[in-house]
Amino acid sequence: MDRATVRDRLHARGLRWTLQRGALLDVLEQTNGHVTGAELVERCRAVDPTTTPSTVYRTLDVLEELGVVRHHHGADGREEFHVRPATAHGHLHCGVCGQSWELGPAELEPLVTTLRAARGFDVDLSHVTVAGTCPDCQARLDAARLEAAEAN
Amino acid sequence: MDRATVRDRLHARGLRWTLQRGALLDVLEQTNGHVTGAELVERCRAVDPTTTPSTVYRTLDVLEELGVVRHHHGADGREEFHVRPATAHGHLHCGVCGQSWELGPAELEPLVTTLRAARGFDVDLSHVTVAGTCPDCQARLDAARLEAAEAN
DNA sequence: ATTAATGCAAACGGTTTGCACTACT
DNA sequence: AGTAGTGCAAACCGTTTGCATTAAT
Repeated sequence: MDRATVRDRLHARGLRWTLQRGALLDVLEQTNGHVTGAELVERCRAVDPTTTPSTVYRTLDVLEELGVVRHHHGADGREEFHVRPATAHGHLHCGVCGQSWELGPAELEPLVTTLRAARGFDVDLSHVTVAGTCPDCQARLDAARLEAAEAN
Repeated sequence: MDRATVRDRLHARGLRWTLQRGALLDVLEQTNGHVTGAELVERCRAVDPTTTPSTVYRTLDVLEELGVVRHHHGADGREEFHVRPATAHGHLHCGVCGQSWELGPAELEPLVTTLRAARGFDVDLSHVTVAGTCPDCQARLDAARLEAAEAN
């Protein structure tokens, strides 16, 4: 969704287009994947140091209502925002290195099907969070384990 | 794991058994499912008002190392503790009514298999969080939608 | 006697709020 | 002119930390 569209949608609700909202949209535009609220605050302040946390968070609320962003809570409990969720997707998080990846509908489909069949539960793809260990970290851990064994 | 076992495990590490730890174990014993850290603090203080948050959180850390509890972050971002996780399991959360349920290994197996095959990712069953709408709330929402349609 | 664990109080980090002021419409 | 949005500062909540004191070993 581009700036003009957002502006129009705001106006349609009697809300206003401000410099700060423009700045936040700019910041969001240069972002793909997930960002924490605090990070967005920081990036906005980098552009315009007078920007305050309250404004950023309040604007994020509005943008979420417009469907521009979506938020969920990351593995560490912080708010994570998600820009332009073109397609709904879940999150895969490595507890060792902290990286995260998106889970596409295809990968989640078996889970969704299972839960619908077994429980009648309607899964929201954008609220699926899976954590574990990524292949790289598995390898690293294995290597470390091997080394420890050799040391004995 | 009962009190005696926990006490022995503490001693085995040179750690100590205290009244407060006993109290927390009591509280945990009367708890099944998930509890937030803050809730545990509150319940401990109900038993013994002199108990402080720091003690509770510090003890929870220790208990987690012993494998007595496990923690993850709930949908609202708060720490949730999990008592005596006999078997690893994920969480299913209804965003409408706020209830949550456990997801057994069987239900998660398709997801685990998919992610291992597609990405080499090793999923931690106790860190799988799925949100959506439970059957009851789906029905309630459908009814409301119908009513709204009739009103027109 | 040693030192782990506690209580207290204060700090933390991310987020939210009240209020007077600013600026979009 | 009207009122949505802002900055500021202070509050919030759950959690963490430093430090002197207590108590388990």
